[in-house]
Amino acid sequence: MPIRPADLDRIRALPLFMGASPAVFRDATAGAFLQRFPAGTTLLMEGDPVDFLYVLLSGSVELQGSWKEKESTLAVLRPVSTFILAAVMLEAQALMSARTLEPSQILMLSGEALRRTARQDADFGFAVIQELAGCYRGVVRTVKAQKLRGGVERLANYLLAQCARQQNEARIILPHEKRVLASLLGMTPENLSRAFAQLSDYGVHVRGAQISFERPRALKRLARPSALIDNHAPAALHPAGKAASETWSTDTEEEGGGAQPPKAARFGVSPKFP
Amino acid sequence: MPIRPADLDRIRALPLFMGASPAVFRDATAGAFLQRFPAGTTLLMEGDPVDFLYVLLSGSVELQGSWKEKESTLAVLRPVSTFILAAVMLEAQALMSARTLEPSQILMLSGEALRRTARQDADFGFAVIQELAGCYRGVVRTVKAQKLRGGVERLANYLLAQCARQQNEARIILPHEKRVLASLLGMTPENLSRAFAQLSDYGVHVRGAQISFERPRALKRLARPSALIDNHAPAALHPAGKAASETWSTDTEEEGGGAQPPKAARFGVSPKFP
DNA sequence: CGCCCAGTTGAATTGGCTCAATAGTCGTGG
DNA sequence: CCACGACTATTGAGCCAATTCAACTGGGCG
Repeated sequence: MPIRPADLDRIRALPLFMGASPAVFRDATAGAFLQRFPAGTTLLMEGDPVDFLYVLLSGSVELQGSWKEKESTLAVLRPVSTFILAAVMLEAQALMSARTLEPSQILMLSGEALRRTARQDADFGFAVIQELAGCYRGVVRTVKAQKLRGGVERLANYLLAQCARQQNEARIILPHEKRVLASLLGMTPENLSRAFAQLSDYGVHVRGAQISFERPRALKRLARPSALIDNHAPAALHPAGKAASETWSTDTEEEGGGAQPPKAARFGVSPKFP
Repeated sequence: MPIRPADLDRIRALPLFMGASPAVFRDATAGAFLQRFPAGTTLLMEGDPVDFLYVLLSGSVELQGSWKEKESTLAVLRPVSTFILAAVMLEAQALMSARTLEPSQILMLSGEALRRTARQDADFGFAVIQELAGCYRGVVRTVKAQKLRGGVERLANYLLAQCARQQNEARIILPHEKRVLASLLGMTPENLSRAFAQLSDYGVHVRGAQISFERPRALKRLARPSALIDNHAPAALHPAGKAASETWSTDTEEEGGGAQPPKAARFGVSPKFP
C-alpha cells in the first residue's frame, strides 16, 4: 500500500509524468495505491465502469475482448505500461477485460484526480494527449495488420518485432504462452503451430519458447515489415527528437528491474482513430 | 478560402470546439482555410507528414491502409468529422491514406496552431483528450468486430447500426458503394454479395442500395449487437450526461444541411488503446 | 447504340477452423 | 522419489468459410 520511492521514480519516468512539475505530479497521483496480484487475476471485466488508471510495474497483463463465448487477446502489456486511460478520461465503461498473466505489481491512480489534473494543467493534459494519440495509432496498426496480412505474415512480423526488441539477436525467447500469442495474432493455437512449421522454410527454428533465425534475410523478405504497420526498426524520419510515443502495439517494452533510462519507460497507451 | 459564418458555426458545434472560449477558438482556427475537392481526390498518402487537422464539412472521405499492393478501407467518414488528430498532435506521419469518395468541402486547420493551443489552454486540451479517447475506443471496437465476428455477422451488425442511424426505419439506403462497404467490413465484394444472400434467410431484402428488413427480430438474433462493440442503440448507463463521445466507428453521423443540434455534430475522432 | 463498370453468380482452390488423439511439462501429493 | 493429473503444444483428418478466377448481367453515360 505505501509506495516505495523506487516505484515512484519509475512512474515519474513514464512519458505521462515525465514533464510534470512536482505539484502536478502530486495532484495526479493523489490517493494512488500499489497492489500485488497473483497470476490469472481479473482486474477488470468488459463493461465495468472504470475508476482507476492502472500502471503495470512488474509482471504482465492481457487485455481481451469477448463476444458470444468467443474471446480474443487484444494486447499483452509488459512493464512499465499504463492501461485504460481512454475509458478513465471519458468516465466510460471498459471495452476490454484485463487479467494478469503473471504475478504482477500494479499501481492504481484515481481517475477522478487524473481528470481533474488534466483539466487544470495544460502541460499534463498535453502529455495525456500524446499518450492517447500513441495508443490510438497502435490500434490502427493492429487493424491494418489484421486486415491486410495473412496468419503466417502476421507471425513473421511479430517475430521480427520481438527480435528488434531483444537486441536483434539471432535467437529470441517468446515472452508469452503460445496460446496467448495465437489469440493475439488472431488465430487458433493449432494454426499457430502450422504457421511456425511453414516458417521453417525460411530458417525459423522452434525449440519450446526459444526461436532462432537462421536466414533472417529470407524471413524479412517474406514478412515485409512496414514502418506504417509495425513499430520497430527502420522508423522513418520523425519531425523533432520526439522521445517515446506510439507504444502499445501488440506488446510493450520489457523492463527487468535494472535501469535503462532511454529505451525503457514505454506505455500501453494507444491512439485514437482519425 | 474565406470561411462562411455558417461553416464557422458548424465547426464551433464540434465537440472539439464546443466548450472553447472565443479567444481560444480564434487561436485554434488561426490560419485555417476551406477547400473543395472533387470525388476521388487523395488528400493524404500513407506515410506523409501531417501538417493539418482536416474537418469534413460535406461529402465523404475514406481512410485506407495498404500493404503489399493490398488495400483496405479502415473507415468512411461523413460530415461533420475531424480526422488525423492523433498524427497532428504527435507531429507524426499519417498511418492511413485519405481520399474523397464524393465531392467534398474540407476545412484545414493548422496543426501547429492546434498543438500550441492545446499546450496553453487546459480546457481545449481536455476536449482534444476526449476526442482522441473516443477515436481510440472506436478503433478498439473495430478490432473486436474484426477478430470476434465472421463476415455475415459483421454485415448484419453493420446493417443494424445503419438502421439505428436512419431513424430505425424498416428500409435503409446504403451510404456507400458496396465495394467500399466490403473492404470496410474486411471482405471481398464477391463475398459481400454472398453474405447478403445469406441474410435473405433472415428477412433482409436487397434492391440496389436499398435494403429492407422484414424480420428485424430474426436479424437481431443473428447479429447479437453489443454495446461493447457496436456504437448504437441500447447503450449502457453513462456516468454523467456526457454528450457526444466515442464517434468514429466505421462510419460517422450524417448531416444534411439542416439543424439537429443534439444528434448531429459528431466526430471522426477515435480513442486510444488501453 | 455500345462501352464501361459495379454487382452478381458459379466453380475451383486455398486457408482457417473444429475435432480428436498424442506427446511433453509442470506441479502436486502420495 | 516417483506417479498422477492438468495443461500446453503439436499433428492429422475432415469441414466450412473465404479468396480467386472467370463469366455474365444490368445500368449509366458518351
